Amino acid sequence: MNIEHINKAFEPNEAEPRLYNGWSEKGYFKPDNTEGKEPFCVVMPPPNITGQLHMGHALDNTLQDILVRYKRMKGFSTLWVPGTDHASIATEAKIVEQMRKEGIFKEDIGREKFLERAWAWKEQYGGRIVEQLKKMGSSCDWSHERFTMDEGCSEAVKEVFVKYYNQGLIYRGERIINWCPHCLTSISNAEVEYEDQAGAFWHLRYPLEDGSGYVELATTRPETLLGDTAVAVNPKDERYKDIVGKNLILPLVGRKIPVVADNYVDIEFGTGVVKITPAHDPNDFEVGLRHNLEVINVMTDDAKIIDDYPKYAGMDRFEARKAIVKDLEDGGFLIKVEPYNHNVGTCYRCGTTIEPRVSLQWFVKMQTLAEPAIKAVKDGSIKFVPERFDKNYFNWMEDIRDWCISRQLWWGHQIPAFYCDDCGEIVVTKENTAVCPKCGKPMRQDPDTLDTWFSSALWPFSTLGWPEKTDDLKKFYPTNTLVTGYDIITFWVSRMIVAGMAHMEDVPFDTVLIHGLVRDEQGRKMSKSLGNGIDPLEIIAESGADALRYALVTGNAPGNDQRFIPGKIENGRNLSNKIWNAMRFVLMNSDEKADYSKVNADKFTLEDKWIITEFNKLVEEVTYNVDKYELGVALSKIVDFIWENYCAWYIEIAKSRLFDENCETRLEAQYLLNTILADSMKLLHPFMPFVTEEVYLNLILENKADSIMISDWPTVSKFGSFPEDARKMSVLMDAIRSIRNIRSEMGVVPSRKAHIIVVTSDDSIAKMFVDGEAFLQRLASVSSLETSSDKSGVPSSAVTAIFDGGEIYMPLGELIDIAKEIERLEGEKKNLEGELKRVEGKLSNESFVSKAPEKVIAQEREKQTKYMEMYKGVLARIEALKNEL
RNA sequence: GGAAGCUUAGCUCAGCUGGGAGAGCAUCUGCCUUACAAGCAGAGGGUCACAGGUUCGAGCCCUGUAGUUUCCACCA
Repeated sequence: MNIEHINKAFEPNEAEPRLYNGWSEKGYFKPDNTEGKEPFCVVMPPPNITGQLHMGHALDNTLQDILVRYKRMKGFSTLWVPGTDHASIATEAKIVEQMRKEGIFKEDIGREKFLERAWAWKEQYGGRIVEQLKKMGSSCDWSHERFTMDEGCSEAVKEVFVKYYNQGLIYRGERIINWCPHCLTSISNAEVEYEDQAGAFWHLRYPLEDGSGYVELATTRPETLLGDTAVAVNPKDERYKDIVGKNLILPLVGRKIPVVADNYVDIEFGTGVVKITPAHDPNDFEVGLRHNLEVINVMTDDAKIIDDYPKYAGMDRFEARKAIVKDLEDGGFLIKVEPYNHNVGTCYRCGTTIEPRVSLQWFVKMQTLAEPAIKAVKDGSIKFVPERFDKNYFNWMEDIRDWCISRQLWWGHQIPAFYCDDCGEIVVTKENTAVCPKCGKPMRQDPDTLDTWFSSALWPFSTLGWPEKTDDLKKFYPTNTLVTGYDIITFWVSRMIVAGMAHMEDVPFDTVLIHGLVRDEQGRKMSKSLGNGIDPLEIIAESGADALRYALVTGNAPGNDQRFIPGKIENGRNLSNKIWNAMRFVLMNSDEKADYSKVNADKFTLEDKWIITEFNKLVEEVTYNVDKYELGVALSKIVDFIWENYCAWYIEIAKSRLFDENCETRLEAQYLLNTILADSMKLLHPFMPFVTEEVYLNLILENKADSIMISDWPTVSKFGSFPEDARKMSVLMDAIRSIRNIRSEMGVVPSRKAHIIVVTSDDSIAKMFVDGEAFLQRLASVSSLETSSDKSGVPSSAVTAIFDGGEIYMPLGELIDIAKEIERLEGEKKNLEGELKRVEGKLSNESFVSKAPEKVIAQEREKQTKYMEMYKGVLARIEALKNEL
C-alpha cells in the first residue's frame, strides 16, 4: 500500500497526548464491567501534592501501568485508583515558607485563612501532578481519583479514630516524643532519620553535696545539664556503691540532685555514670519514671533555652552548649573533651536535629494491632516481591512501638476529640460537638491534626468507598498488587496491612512489589540539594514517555536500585524507531484489501513456520516472566525477538517473496508480517503503550480491536508450533552466519557476490539450501549455489565454512591466500578440539553418565557427534589445502 | 549491636527451580544492501570478589573472609 500519509518516524510529542486523550475519551481506563470478568485492582501510592513528578514516581507508575495494562489485556476487569496525598507536614512547611516570603506568618492570619491557602495550593499542585502522571501514559481510572483529605477519606479517618479510641487502642498521654524544632511539631519514630555525626564527649565532674569529692561523668549534650534531675549508676557497680542515695550539686545551676541506681547504666561504658535529663532524652525519661524524678523542660518549642536560666535564656541549644561548656571549664567542672561520633536523630522532612521532648500527644497502641498484620505475611496471604523484604517488615513489626499520631499542624485531619475546659470532659466522636454533654458548656476541638500516614494507611479501602459498603469495595477489595519503593515499607505498607486487618478483617492486597531507588549516573541518590535530579518530564519532552518507560524497566530486577543512564533513553527511542520502520516496510509491501481468509497454512514456508514457532515460545516465556514480576527479563525477550528474529531475519528473508508479485506464498508472508508484528506490539504494549498502539492501528489485520489497549493478550498461534522446521531454520541461520563470518574475516565485501558449494550428505539439508537460495543471496551475498554430496568438485582456492550438517565452500579464485586460510582453519580446529575435549571429558566420567539426568546426557552425546563431524571436516580441508601448497 | 543487599566484559547491568558465561553502551573491522546510519554485518574482551564445602556438575546451594551500600536499634 501507499504509505505517504505515514510519518517517516514515530513522533511521540504529537502521538502521545493524542492517543492518551483518545483512550480516556473512550473510557478504556475504567473497569470493564462485563459479567464474569475477574477483578484486578491496584491502588496508586498517592504522590504528595507538594512536589512534582520525579524519577521515583516515574518508575513506580510505570511498573503499575505495566501490570494493569497486562491484566486488562488478559481479560480482567481492572481498576487502578489514582490519587494524591495531602502530606501534612511537607505541605504545611512549603506553604509557611511561601508565606514567609510575603512576610506573613500563619499565626497572624489564623487557622481558617491558612487552610484556604492550603486548599488553593492543593488545587494548583495536586492538579499539576495529575497532568504529569497522564504524560507517563498511566492508565488509571481518573473518575476514581481520590485525595487523602477529600470527604470520603476524611470520613474514613474519623471512623477509624473513633473506633480505635472506643476499643482503647488510641490514647492520649504525656510521653517523651520526637520534636522537630523547625517544623514545630511532634513526629513519629518512623519519621526520625538517624545519621552519624562527629560530636564530642565532654567529661564533667559533679560535686557531692557533702563536699567529699565529685563524680565524673561524660555526656554528648552538655546543654541539657540545665534539666538534669539525677545522676545514675548501675546498682552492681562496686565503684559507686557508696554514693547511691547521696546528693550532688548540679554545676552552674546549684540544684541538689540525687544519685540513683538503675540497670539502664552500662558499667563498661564511659565512667559508668550517666547524668539524667528526663525532659530531653527518651532513656532518661524512663529512668525518671522508675525513680520518680522531676521532669524539667529547659527549652522552648523552637529549642531555645527558657527564661528560667537567665544566663542562657533565648540561646539556641547549640549556642547554649558552647556557653555552658565555657562556663563549666571556667568553673573547673570540665575534665576533658574527647572527639566522639554518635547517632543523631533528624527530622526526615527538614533534617533538623530532633529534640526529644515531653508533651501531651495522641498515640496508637500498636502491639495487638500488629499481630494479625504479622500473621498475614507469615502465612503467605501477602507476599513481598522480592521475598527478602519481608525480613525488613518483620523487623519493624515485631519490635513495634506505640505510634505518636498527633501533629501540631493545621493542614491535615483535625483530631475528632472535643474538650470541655470547664468540667474536663473529653468526647471523641465523628460529629462536631460544640456543647459539653456533661455540663452544657462550650467544647473546643483538639487543635492538632493527624499524622499524614494515618490517612494513607486506610488508602486501599477508603478509596473504594469505606466506611460505606460500596459495590467497588465489594468487587475490588482486597486489592491485588501494591507497587512501592522499599524506603516506604515501614511508613506505609506496614500500616496499611495493620489497618486492613483491623477494619476490613482482610489483607489490603495480596502482593507487594518492591522496587528500588532511581539513582543518578554515578550512583548517588537524586536529591534537590545535590541538584542531580533528572526531570522525567524533560525526558518525555525530548524522547517520549515510551523511551522513558523503556529506560526505567530494562535491565532491572525487582527490589534493586538502578542508575539512570541516558543511553537507555536512547535505546528506547531507537527501539521505537526500529519498530516504526518495520511497520513502514510491512505496510509498503502489503495490500490494504488483502483477503486473509485465503491464507493457506499449508503454504507456510520454512521461515514462516520458524517465526511462528519462535513467537509461540516468546508468548509463553513473556507471560511467565510478567506473572512473576520479572519485567526487565520479559522486556528484553520481547525486544530481542522484534529486533533479531522479526526484523533482522524474518523481514529480510520475506523480501524476496514480497518483491515478487507473482510469488505464490506472497499473501502468507504479508499476513504473517502483519499479524506477528501486531502480536509483538501486544506483548510490548504494557511497557511502551504509545508506539505500540500507533503501529497496531496502522497494520492490516483481521478482527482488529479498536485499540491495542483492549485487545487480547496473545496466546500461542492457532497454527501451532513447528519444532522440526525451526531446527532446520536454525541450521540455515548458522550456515549464513558462518558465511558472513568468513567473508568478513577474509575481507570479502558484501558487494562482491560469491558462488557457494554446499557439501552435505544429508539430502534434506541440501534441499533446504536450494529452497533457501533466495535468502542466501540476500543475507549472505551469495550469487549462486550448488549442492554436492562429496567434495570432489571443490576447487582448492575456496574458503570453508563449517556448519552443523556439512561444509560450505566459497571459491574465490586467486584471491585466496592458501596459507592464510589454513591458519584460519587451524583456529577453527582448535576451538572444536576444545569443545570435544569438554564433552568427552563429561561423557567419559563414570559418575556423570550414571547420575546425570538422561536428557542432559543425550544432549551431550548429540553435541559430541556434531562436533566430531565438524572436526573431521576441518581436518580434511586442512589436509587438502596443505597438499596445494 | 542486629539484619539485608551488592561484588559477573572497559562502563551500566541481566542471568528463572544448579547442566556448555549474556545484553546494551564503549572499542576495533567492514558496509549509505531500495524499512531503519536512531541503521546493517563481523570481531575482540570475563579465574562470575576471595577461600573452603555439598554435587557427576556451582555465577546460582552451604560456611567463612574482604570490600561496598542500605535498613533497623535507647548505649550516655
